[in-house]
Amino acid sequence: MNAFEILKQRGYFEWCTSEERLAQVMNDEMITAYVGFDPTADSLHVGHLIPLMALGWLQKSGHRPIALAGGGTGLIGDPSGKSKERNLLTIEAMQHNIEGVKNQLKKFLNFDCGENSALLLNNYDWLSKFTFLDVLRDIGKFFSVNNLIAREYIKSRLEDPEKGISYTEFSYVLLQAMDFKYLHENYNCKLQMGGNDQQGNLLAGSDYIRRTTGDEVFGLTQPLLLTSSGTKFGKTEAGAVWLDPEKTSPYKFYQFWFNTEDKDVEKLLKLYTFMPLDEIAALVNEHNNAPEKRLAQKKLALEVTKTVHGQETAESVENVSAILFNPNIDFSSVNEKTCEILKSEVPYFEGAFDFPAGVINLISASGACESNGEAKRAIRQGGVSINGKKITDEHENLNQDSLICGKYLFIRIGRKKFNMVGIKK
RNA sequence: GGUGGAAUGGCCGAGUGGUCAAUGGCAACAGACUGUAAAUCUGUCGGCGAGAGCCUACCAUGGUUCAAAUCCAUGUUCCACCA
Repeated sequence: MNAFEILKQRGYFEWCTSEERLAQVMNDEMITAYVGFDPTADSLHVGHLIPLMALGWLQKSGHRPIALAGGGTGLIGDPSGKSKERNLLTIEAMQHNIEGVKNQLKKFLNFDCGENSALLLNNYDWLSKFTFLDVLRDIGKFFSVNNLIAREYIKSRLEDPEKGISYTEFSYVLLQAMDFKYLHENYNCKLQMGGNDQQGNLLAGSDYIRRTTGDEVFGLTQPLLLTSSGTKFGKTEAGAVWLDPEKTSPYKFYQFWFNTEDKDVEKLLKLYTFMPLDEIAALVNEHNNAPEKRLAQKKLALEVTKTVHGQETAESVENVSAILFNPNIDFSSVNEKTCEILKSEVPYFEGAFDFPAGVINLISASGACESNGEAKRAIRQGGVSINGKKITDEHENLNQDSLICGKYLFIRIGRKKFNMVGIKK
């Protein structure tokens, strides 16, 4: 099937500079496409994943993807979608971030598959070579300030003197256009993709190339994802959902996907997994017949976690979730080996306690609750169980023999929050 | 540059000398019902404490007072109007 059709059917298509022509070109030849990732943090989060998946699909249909780490553009800051001038990153911070992001990009693309092997480039390598005069004479001439200030986000920042925009951020779009042109000239790149806040930048780049070389290139945007309840997808109360296991543990990552709503799950399977559409259709059908089984969410969580954290971790995390959420779980029969697995996935605290030990102390000292007060509240509200046994008395003491495998306690707060405590001897 | 005004808990926003750990709304958390949904209902929502109570908090620092989120002074930041 035509790659363009795939993008459309799976939901990666929102807007494009020339739909018909792009479909044609994709059909006729192997094209090179790129997506830029700004290293504003040392990890990507799930919001970055849609363009990245789109690149992955292009590669699967025979085209060549370039993942571009924005080492140069990241030093300036993209004003698109931002209401305020941002602080500049230091070069050191940026380099640190680039390293983290690079490793994550590698998980979605194949870098060793012949002529359409993916490329990972850093625009610092070429942007840092231009001189200010080069930019003003060779590039600036092709950008009309009249057009630039007409763009929505620039306009809004010009209208409000409090927000303002610096010369630096104002010039950002030139850099992105230079990237596209550089990739076009050196790698024959014909397509730039990005989130829908990138539309202006994509257009500027393709216009610039057309005007300077007469070549035909394209821009394509992916939609901004909202959940069916209308909130921005990829955020939890605790903030963004990161790919970095240090920032969002694989267990939490899995749970994030597992907890998506029925209405969203089909869309998410299409966007975030490499499952064929007919398999998705069959799964969704099965899901609709028995939504309480959460088969679709389960598959979604497993697949995405597999891509990001690897097969082994994904299976382990799925296993852990199955154990913890099994209503009939009998903690006393959990063996040592399972404990070891659980403890690596669930928030774990190890410390020395004197037995008999007060439950309040165990709960707050282990970090399951922020303070004694919170622990007490949770108990009074009936939301705490230890080793599967509901705690009704906040003054209860636990004996040594209530430890699982002689050293562990499982603390459950509410329905979804699990903590594990290991007792040091 | 001139003149007014504002700064309160995660956010919005009451309170204008004691009854204020601070009304209300949102968010969040917990419970019931469920499917680790949705909707709904109930409860909680600074710390320590079994409790009485104690401590820390209303931009900052000083001051007035038996008593200050509330009054005064200085500073900081923001907002409005005028130039």
